[in-house]
Amino acid sequence: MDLSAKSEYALLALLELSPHYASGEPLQIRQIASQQNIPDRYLEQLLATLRRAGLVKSLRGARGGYLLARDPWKITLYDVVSCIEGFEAQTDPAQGSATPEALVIQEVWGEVRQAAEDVLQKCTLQDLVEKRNAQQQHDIMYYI
Amino acid sequence: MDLSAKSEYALLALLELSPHYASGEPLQIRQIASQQNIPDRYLEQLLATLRRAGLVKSLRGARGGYLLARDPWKITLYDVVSCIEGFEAQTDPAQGSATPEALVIQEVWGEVRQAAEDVLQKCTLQDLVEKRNAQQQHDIMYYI
DNA sequence: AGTATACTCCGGTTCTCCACTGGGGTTTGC
DNA sequence: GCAAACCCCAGTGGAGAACCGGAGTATACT
Repeated sequence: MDLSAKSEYALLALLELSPHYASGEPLQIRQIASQQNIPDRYLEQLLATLRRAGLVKSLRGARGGYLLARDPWKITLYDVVSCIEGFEAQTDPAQGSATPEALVIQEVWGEVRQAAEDVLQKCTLQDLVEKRNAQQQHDIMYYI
Repeated sequence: MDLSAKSEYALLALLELSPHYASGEPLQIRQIASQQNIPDRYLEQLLATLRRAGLVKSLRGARGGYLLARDPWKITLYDVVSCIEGFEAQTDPAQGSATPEALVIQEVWGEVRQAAEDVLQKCTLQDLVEKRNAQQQHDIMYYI
């Protein structure tokens, strides 16, 4: 019922990378981690997962780092969360021994999951970036 | 992102109690547990929680047991899950040190949570009971 | 009254997973 | 060649889920 810190870290990292997609300049783990207060050795693992999922690319060696594999508006939050959280392949095994009540509950569980996925599916990285910009614009308005 | 076995157990127990609401006859923990393959000592704790939340009533002593506190169509799945899962009072403390990106993500997290709660809110115990009956009816149709 | 049957309360135990850390590597730019 | 980066894999600590046990208490039935 709760999205883990893992997914939040991954999203934060991708949000950091989003503005740099156009320039093609990579960002290093250390920079992202210090910017968003994420333990860097942990973020490293998450970025590795994102790379294997094809969401980011990495450049090795000195002056290396990470960059988005495709446009920020072509990556949905569902893409990120699903590959980090590692769901799908949720074939619950006890299908045979389940009572009819348990089956009905499983259906509702699926509906809940689907509702959550729909929200994530409809939101892209670019949406979040613009939302953040709007927030800050709002703050400035009130600051003046 | 996933509903725990805890919530499923609680729901199963309440589904067992639902048909007996009209008669006012209590069901014992053992009966419910064996019917739904739930460890009985564990179910005991869950029913205690449900009782404190005002969803079930208990009768102590011989011939005692549990019964629903109100009509099955006046209890939503949200009522059950929220009191079992123990959410609400989710005041995340790190509001001050959060980056603007983290704030935007928190908003989306809230939307996801809300979408899930809406599904649970719109579904009552009675809905599930009827859904189960419909399922079995369906099976019989094909059996004949 | 006595006993069996239930719930009630409180504590402990085991197990899994998340978040995080560490120690090696390998690749690349200068 | 050396430092800066990524890469891989193997842990550790704590929290919570799932579960078990025992002593206590209320009630029905005889």
